[in-house]
Amino acid sequence: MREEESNWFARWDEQLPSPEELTPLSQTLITPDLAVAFDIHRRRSSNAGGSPDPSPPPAHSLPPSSAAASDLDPSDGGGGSAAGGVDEPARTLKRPRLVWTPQLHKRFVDAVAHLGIKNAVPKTIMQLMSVDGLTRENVASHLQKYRLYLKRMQGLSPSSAAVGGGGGGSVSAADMATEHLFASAPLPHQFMPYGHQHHHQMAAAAAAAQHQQYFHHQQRQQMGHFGSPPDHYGFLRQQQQQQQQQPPMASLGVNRMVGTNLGGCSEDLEETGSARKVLTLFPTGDE
DNA sequence: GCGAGAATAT
DNA sequence: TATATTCTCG
Repeated sequence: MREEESNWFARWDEQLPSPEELTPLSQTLITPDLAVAFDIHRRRSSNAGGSPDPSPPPAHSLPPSSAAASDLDPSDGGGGSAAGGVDEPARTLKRPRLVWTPQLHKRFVDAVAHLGIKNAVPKTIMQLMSVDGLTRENVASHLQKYRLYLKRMQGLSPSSAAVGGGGGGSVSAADMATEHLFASAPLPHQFMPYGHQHHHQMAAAAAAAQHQQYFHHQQRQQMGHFGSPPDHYGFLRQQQQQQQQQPPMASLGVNRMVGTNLGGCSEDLEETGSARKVLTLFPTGDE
């Protein structure tokens, strides 16, 4: 059960939904029409290694200029000045709260594990995760919580902390909730004690470079999306169903794949208990 | 000025 | 509560 220390990364693919199933955050936040209308492709590129990813995906047949999505922007005040302040909708629009799905969490944890505590800083983690739309703040915020979680794990006895005991008293509901989320990740033992990182002595910059070899076998298109948008966004689900039929959206994603992928890893999909229900891994019907 | 980390707010 | 935002510090 703990062999992942050698090939934990080999199971990265399993958690990654297919590109067809995923919707870039930018789209989830902006609505396809709006995004296309404004040529919004992506906010930041997460390539810090060597692939500049020079593949701008402007290959969208965008409607002339009738961007009928002004109501999308709350900051507009309902005035209807869509034509005026829509220069940077991506920036203006408030992103919905990022939901850290187990899959997303796993990426996060994996990234942290590979970086080692030393280099596991928001920026580096973010780069490693290569999730489109994911911001440093997102990672920082989660990292903060994750550290608290780890601290708890260290402070409490593993047995009780492992499952939350139930009547322990030391484990609160928060712990359990956190566990359910974090429990989906392997929680590398290297974590616990600061300073026990393994062979990752690289600096942040180097980490970025490693990033390439790190993913060298699974850098696929899907690499750049959030795990699974909860169906909080009703409209989202509809989009997804449509998108799964539209292959040409791949470019919007992110880093281009290196070629092959699937390291041949099809392991268990760790379900986070009830979390998988919330997960809403697009019921696109295909899967 | 940038980024990390913690505190605070929503 | 979970995540975002803000603040402080290096």
